[in-house]
Amino acid sequence: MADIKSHRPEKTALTDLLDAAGRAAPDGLAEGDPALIELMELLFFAYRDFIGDPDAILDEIGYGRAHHRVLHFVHRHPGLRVADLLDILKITKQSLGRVLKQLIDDGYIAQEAGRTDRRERLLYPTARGCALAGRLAGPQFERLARAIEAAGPQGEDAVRRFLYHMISDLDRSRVSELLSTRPQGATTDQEVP
Amino acid sequence: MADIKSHRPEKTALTDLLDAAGRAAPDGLAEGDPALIELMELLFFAYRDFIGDPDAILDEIGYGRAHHRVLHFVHRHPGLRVADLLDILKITKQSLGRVLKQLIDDGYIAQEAGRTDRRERLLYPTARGCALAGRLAGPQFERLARAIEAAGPQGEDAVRRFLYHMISDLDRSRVSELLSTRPQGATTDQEVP
DNA sequence: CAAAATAAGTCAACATGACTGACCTAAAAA
DNA sequence: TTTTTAGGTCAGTCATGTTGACTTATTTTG
Repeated sequence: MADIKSHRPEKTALTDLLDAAGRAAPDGLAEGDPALIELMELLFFAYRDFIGDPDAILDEIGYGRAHHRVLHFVHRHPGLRVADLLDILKITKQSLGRVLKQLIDDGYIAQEAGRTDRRERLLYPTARGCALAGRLAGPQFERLARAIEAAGPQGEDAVRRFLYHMISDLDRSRVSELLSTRPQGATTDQEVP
Repeated sequence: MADIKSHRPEKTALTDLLDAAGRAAPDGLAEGDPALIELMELLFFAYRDFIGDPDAILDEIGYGRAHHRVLHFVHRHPGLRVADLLDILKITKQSLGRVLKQLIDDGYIAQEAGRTDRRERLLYPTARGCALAGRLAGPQFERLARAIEAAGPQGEDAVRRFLYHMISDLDRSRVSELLSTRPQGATTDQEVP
């Protein structure tokens, strides 16, 4: 990544340039609080780098981010139904189907029919799936831990509240429910063909 | 979105199910701090909904998120070079080229040669580009403002520090530089063919 | 000044992961 | 028994990312 600032005209030169080109102040439209703009961009960069962490590992096995997302949620919430996953990821059945099929065929995820409703396919990570999920999550945990430390003592709660309220009203309560359903240390031993 | 919890077996039933299927505790691999797992998932949901806001508007004009990202950074940092944009977005010249060309052809972004280095193409939003960027950012600002309010009084600083330290070490200082280069109210009046 | 490096743009070919719409089976609910 | 639901699948499309090679204009360097 090249140094951004040093390769651009100086601030004064830039201002001159703008004036010379006859640009108008765009105050006509909502310009937004500078503090919020900053948060907006920080969120972009934070998320960009956060999801960039596991990419190298995924590349090794020919998987993409879609596989990661599916494996993550199955790992952290074993027994998830396919419909739950569609809801969480907000993608279509066909999109999910492709990556889920691969994960099942490759032995990272196993499914079994629901007890009370045998139409349901409950998803569980295999031991192999847990291993991969753990590898992928490692660098992300480190990054999160460092960032939370930097946020300060009361920071963790503030960050949690912030992120929680960034979630759309309609989904917020369901995310709470999902988060409260913590993994119980579940893998499956049943091997896949 | 269907209700997740009520459509699943009860917690006790689920635990029974796991036991019955002979699953092993997967303590072998890094399971991670539950608080960090929660943050991880909150970040996922927060970002998912945050970027979902402008989608409806983008759909109207046949644009995607890539167009939004480009327009946003040009709007907030007028005079950005193409190379800067590649750096920020971490995509290739070809990927950027496609959407940037559309934005220029459609009159949302204008370019002009750099003063000191005439190989550079400095990018500026047109009045039209500012208008669109403003429309797209509106719902996102509202969401951010609500979330920051929920984070509490000292929350904003904590969130900022958190997000800042989520950025990779190598990029962090350059992001600072970028953020300090705030827009000077710049559009361009030169009309595009 | 001539040669090398740089900024940007372009072509072709391709991969991933989204989408829609239609249709099927098995099982549960009405 | 009929209808609804959960899930799976086929076929086709689109948006957005990738590599690699190449061109042009301009600046920097030897």
